[in-house]
Amino acid sequence: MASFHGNQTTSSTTTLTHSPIYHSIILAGPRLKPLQQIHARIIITGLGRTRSLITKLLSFAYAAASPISYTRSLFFSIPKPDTFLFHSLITLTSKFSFPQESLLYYRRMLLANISSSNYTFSAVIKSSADLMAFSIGETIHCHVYICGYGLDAYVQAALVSFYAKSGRVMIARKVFDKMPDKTVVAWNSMISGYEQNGFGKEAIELFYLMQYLGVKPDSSTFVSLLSACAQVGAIGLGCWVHEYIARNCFDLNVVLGTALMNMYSRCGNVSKAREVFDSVEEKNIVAWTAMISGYGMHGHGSQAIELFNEMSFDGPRPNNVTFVAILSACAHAGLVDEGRQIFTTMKQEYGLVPSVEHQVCMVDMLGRAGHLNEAYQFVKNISPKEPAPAVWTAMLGACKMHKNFDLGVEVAEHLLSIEPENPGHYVMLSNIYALAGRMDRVEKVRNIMIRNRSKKEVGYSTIDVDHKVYLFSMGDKSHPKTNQIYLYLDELMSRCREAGYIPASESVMHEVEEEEREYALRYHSEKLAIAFGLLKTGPGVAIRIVKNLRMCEDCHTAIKYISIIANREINVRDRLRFHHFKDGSCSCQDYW
DNA sequence: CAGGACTTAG
Repeated sequence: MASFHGNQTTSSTTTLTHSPIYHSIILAGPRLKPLQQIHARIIITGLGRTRSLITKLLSFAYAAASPISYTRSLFFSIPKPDTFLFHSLITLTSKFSFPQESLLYYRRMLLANISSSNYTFSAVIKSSADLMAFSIGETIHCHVYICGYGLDAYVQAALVSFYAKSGRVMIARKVFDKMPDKTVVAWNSMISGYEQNGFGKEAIELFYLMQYLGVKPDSSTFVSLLSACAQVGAIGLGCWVHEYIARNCFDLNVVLGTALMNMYSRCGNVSKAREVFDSVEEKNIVAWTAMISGYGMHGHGSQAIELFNEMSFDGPRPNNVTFVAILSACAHAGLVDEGRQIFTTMKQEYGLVPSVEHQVCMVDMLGRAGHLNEAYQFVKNISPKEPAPAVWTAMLGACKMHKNFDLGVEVAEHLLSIEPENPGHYVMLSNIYALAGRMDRVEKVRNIMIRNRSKKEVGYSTIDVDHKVYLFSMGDKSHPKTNQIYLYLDELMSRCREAGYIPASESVMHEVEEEEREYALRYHSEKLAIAFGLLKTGPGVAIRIVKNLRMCEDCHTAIKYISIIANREINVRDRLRFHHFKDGSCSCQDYW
């Protein structure tokens, strides 16, 4: 056997690649059943331990997404796995998303004293990223150095993407900067790395750098770039991308099309999103879901339902994400009966098990519409597991909205007992106490928060003016025109007050920190961005703002007044949906 | 013997 090892691959392929059995494997392709039948034949004919045949069989088995138990047994039936086998298994498993298998083979390969190549390294780095096995990835990064592949373009691009996926964008950028030859893929990895970590602005800036250096973008670049545009509301650049891909005859495939649709919906133009949707040839479930969610975001519940029905009729099968989208569309449009119906359909006709997200949608939908008892009943009926904190949070939101303080306090206290480390719950509890007039308790909760140094997520708003994105956070003074902006905002707000706007009282503010309270009222990031936008654009130009958190009541009211005072259309996208302000009212009809 | 980056919800 030992003498067989080594040269055997070449000698056997010459004979076996022409053998009928090898041919039948090729014919079977990536289909599990036929492959298993051939496997049986191989065993019967006594070739069951022939490496080349089993290797080919295994590669198709992975492409066919076969059960791990089967592929493992195939692997273990091979007496002396060689370099070729390991390399193909590692690249295949990583490509077909069996990351744990990929790492397992890597380990066995190391144990067998077989060295890695740039092919295997880039594959196992991707697998570590997919598995979120961050320390393993770092270890492999060390192996890469030791084995001298530190400058391989494929390996480096994989590392960029690995560090980005593990949330360490700075390190990703460091690896990227060190690359001597930056391939398009490397640029794409870095751009998408920024985008996926919420750094849309940086993603866009990197794209501009890429343009400046004359690197030709491809369809992947645009997919990530469009996501970044969607994130920060950069409609100017988004439209430019659309024109660019049309002018350069890019194939509008589903992925690019969906990214484009998503950009348009999230930048405020649903009808344009629909145009793109209609022009995409092979729509998959992701494209349909994106369109449904686009309608939902804009409060167009009935259009969302219409599209959903159309899809059930002759479209792909809806998945969990689709149901989150459609249920949340119902919630934001107040379509309670339809939502209940769809929830039932989801379980009965599609056999899907509602997840936490769906439960949140239902509680939110019932709660918003004022069916507090039904919502509470729904929460209590959740079994077999205890309802998730997110579900209770939705319930709490409903209590607050409909001013049911007794239930609200009960829910908030329960929430704190199951998730004491979440600062958001303290803020909610403190707000509920404040609304109920229990100022003694408000102070108590705030003190706990200050003691714990709890900080909630920092809010910011972005605005796109002349193809450039500006970012504002609360009380922000980093902008060169700061004084002018603040002065203008103050003037604007006093004119709003003259027109009847009453600022929310301090006790209902979401902020807890002392220094934040001072700025809280007037200088929420969306107000700053709007003031900036009004200053920078001419009359009649609509203002588009994107906010990372949900809008507060006070801003919502204030912006309605601003739309009258400044005589402008103002569109604000908050974390969940759009608000189109015009002539003193909002498209959400105060239902959000 | 062979490869990567990318779209939907909250």
